Amino acid sequence: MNKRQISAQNTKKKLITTALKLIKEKGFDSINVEDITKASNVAKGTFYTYFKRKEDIVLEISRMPFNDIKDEIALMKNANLYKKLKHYFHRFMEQVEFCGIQVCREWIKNVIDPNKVPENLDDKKWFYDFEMLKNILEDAIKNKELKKDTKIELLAHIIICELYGMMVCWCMSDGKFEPLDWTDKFCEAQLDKIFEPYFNK
Amino acid sequence: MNKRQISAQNTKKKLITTALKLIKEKGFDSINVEDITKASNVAKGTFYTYFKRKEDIVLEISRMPFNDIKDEIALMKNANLYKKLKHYFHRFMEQVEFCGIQVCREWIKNVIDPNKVPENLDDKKWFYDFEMLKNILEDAIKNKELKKDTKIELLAHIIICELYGMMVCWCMSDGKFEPLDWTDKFCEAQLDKIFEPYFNK
DNA sequence: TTAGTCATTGACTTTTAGTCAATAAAATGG
DNA sequence: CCATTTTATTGACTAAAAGTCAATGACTAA
Repeated sequence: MNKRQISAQNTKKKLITTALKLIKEKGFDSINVEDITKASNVAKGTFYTYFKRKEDIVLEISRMPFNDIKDEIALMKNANLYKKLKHYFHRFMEQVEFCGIQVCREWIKNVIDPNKVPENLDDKKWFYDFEMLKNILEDAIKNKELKKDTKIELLAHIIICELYGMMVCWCMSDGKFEPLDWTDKFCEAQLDKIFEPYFNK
Repeated sequence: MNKRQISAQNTKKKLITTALKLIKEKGFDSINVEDITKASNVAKGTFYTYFKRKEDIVLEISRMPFNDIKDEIALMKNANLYKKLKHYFHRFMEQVEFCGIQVCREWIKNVIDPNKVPENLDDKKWFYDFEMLKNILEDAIKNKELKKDTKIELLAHIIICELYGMMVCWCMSDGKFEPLDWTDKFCEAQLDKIFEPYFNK
């Protein structure tokens, strides 16, 4: 990377971290693009070099902390399905907490409409990673934890559905419960029931 | 009701039905307030006699078809929990279909933020009716279908959570599956598992 | 050295949500 | 039946901010 590319990368990073801070403080609707650019010491136009719409920056924020989960799950190769999923859920909710309720709200508002997801971000690497979830389930079939004929796609969708439901409820409650407690208590209990018909024995 | 009140009620109704039609056709963001008022043969200002914000009309649309469910469930007094809930779920999804994906999207965008729900609409009578759901569960305890110590509030929340998850997934998929099929197949299967620990025997 | 690239700028355009003083029609009360 | 008040309606107007774009100049590459 040359000077220019590094500087451009830094500008984008600055915009993203500044936006996260401001949105957490005041909410997405209460700040405008100039608030973000001024606080980042760049001009308004610069914002639109990196993001097509004001909302697009939220989608990038939600991807920020996603780097390490894949490696973590890979390291758990010998753990059983339950432990892997627990980890996956836990990390999902950690990211939800990291982003905060205001970012989560704006994120939901955008992902419920496929037209509002820019193509370069359409790899399903959000709070969750759909492919990774399917890999976890495939491993469980290989290890004979789950029956051979388990429909992975369906099961993965059910889980994602649960996670979204939780997120929406969390936003509606205005953050009245702790996301991490919620996963550990409520969602773990649900997991048993969801998987029960698919377990071997 | 006098002449004036009747005329006012008609104006409001006209705005709501016109908005539903236009939003279904073009999406909420693609129409402006004047599109709605022109198609309703009233002036722009009239809109704001009935709705504080452009978005508020969506919240009222989502309440339109809600009249009869309470009566229907009351008539099912002798049916078991399962049948009542099935009916409740089915009606939920009927309303989702009636409103269409564009209205649902805009509805989600608003209810995830309590500050955006006008006080006069804050009685939880949306697609679902939280109090009605709790009543169904209470009846099941009285009939000894569910254990005495069942935590109704928690169970009701779990169910609402499922319904929201489904709605969000439906919006994300851009309507690729039929909501009614979805409830009947997927959600019914889930019900068993959710309730399993609470059933007597 | 120089031609070309591209990140950056900020004034400008455009769009539209929401306001409000004026109007007219209906209700109220004597 | 008339005078007064109330309120639904109007549409021109304001305010706010999202998004555009031609100009700039620092950096790259040959």
